Amino acid sequence: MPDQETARERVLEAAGELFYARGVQAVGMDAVRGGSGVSLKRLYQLFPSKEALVLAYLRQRDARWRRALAEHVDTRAAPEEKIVAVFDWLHRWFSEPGFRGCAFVNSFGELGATSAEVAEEARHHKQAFHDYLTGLVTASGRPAALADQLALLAEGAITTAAISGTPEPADRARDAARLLMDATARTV
Amino acid sequence: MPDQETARERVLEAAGELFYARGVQAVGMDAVRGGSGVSLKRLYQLFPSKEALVLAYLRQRDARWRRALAEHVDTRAAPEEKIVAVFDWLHRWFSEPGFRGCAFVNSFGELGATSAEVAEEARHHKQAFHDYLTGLVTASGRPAALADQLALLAEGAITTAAISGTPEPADRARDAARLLMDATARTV
DNA sequence: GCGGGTCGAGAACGACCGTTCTCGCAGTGC
DNA sequence: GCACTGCGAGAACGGTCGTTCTCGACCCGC
Repeated sequence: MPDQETARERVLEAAGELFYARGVQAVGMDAVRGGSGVSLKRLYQLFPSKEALVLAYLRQRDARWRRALAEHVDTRAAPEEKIVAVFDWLHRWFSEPGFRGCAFVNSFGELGATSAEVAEEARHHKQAFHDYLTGLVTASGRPAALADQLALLAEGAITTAAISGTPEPADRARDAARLLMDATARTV
Repeated sequence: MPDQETARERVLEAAGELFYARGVQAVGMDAVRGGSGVSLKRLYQLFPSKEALVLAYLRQRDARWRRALAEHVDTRAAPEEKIVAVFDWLHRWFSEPGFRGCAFVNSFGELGATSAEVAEEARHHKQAFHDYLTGLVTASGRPAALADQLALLAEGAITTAAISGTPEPADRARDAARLLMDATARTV
């Protein structure tokens, strides 16, 4: 508790788990206090409002999510394998206990209409993922338009896995991705 | 107001617009009263709780959404054209003012963790859409596995259009769907 | 040992929400 | 005319939430 930085980390850790598991509005600041062990007073010194905490939560989640994805993709060397690895990583993510879809999609649905900043954070996260895919696609010598299609497959897999409760959509998306890669390779 | 049935319709109409536009938790029963012109007392006679109203809202939206989609698809005769028409209809939907993504995905993100019935309603809606696509795909003489892939494209397009604020994802999904249809036609 | 500052625990505050209750009014059968 | 029933408007109730305040304990330099 004494260290300012570890208190901040504990708060973000607890808030991240609670917000993701139950939804932002269903989690009160008291629950964050209980989960982090950081008093309300310190909590409001670290984050001036719940909205600020929510934005910090989203930014942390964006950074972690993209880093985890990139680390897994980097275990493959060939450009085509890197693309396929994206969908393998999705499968692993979907299989994690407590998986409940994309935190940004959930937050957007919950708060996007009332908080322009939350909506902007969701846009930023999705744009970053799209840009990342574009890099992989162009590295494989294919046109960037393929990245649009792969992004839609990944996005659809995330939502479908969340609602259906199974990781299988990642496999179906990977099948479709392979077909699209083959089709695009031929047409170039 | 005198007729019980029209009061119910007004409530569902107002609740539908408010819940979809702002999210369920952001809309109080007072706002539904104001939007519908139906008194709080009658409102609670028609729906015993807010949760019941939310479920009725989702069920109405599911029926309307699927009917509107089927009506548009039925304007085409050829099986392949029907499949493509799904994505054209998505484009029209995304272009509507106030479009804010899939009501079921939004509600699932908001309430799915706390309300098993809301989660079930979302599953049912997505399953019905998937079954509908499977019917179109098999009618075109293609394997049902193609429907899985098309469903992911559509799902991804809905979410991406909502967050990005443009209807273009429908076009990209349609491009990918055409490629997958061609690829699948060849492999069968 | 002691004043000053810092902190945590929890009360307090104001707002809002879902739900129920009160009350006055209007219409109906007789 | 009159008791009765049903209705709408809005107050009321109990609970929760975000945020701030109080208060007592602890820790530091001196």
